[in-house]
Amino acid sequence: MYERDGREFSLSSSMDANNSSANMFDGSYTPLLDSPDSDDFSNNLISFELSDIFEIDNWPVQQADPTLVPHYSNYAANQVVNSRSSTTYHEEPNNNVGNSSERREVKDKVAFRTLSQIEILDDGYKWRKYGKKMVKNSPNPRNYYRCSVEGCPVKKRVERDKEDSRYVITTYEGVHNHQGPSPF
DNA sequence: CGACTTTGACCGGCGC
DNA sequence: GCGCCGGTCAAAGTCG
Repeated sequence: MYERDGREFSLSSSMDANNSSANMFDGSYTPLLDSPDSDDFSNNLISFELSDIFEIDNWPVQQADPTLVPHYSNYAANQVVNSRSSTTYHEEPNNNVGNSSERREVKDKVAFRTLSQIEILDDGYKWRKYGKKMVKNSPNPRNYYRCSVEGCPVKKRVERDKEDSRYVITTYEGVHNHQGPSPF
């Protein structure tokens, strides 16, 4: 669903096959997010939502970026109602090794909300859970996942919407440094 | 037996 | 400086 530097996030329709009413993802979709110079894009946190309007507290809202919406809306079975570009996310080059030039100092971060009964949406990558936390002001725990591929820096955070637990909020962080396993 | 999950401990950033 | 909070670690448990 999200491609950069030749790598892509993709989402598939592996929701509960026996419960078609829960199936948001009507087929797989791997769009080209074709932004020739994608720097301003990559430096942004992009959050968007599926199937309903919602507000994320503490996420500064700028103008929706209309150039992004079509890409996501192609993927979503329901329409994308809103799209936002938001704060730049910087990562400290926090390893002591002087050779930090290989590390990205700015991470790509993409968050979206889906109406889903299940929390583990199969996006084609293998994830290993490494943490779970209760977060303040939410009755729902937040789950932390890392890409299982060795050396891949991508992380993912999954939690249910505090206000409407029918929704799952998924946040991806980073860019896969490998070709994703094709789930199809 | 290896890969993964669970879960409490630990750590660092931040506000007071 | 201290305590809160979000994020990560890692040992133990579970599963295939």
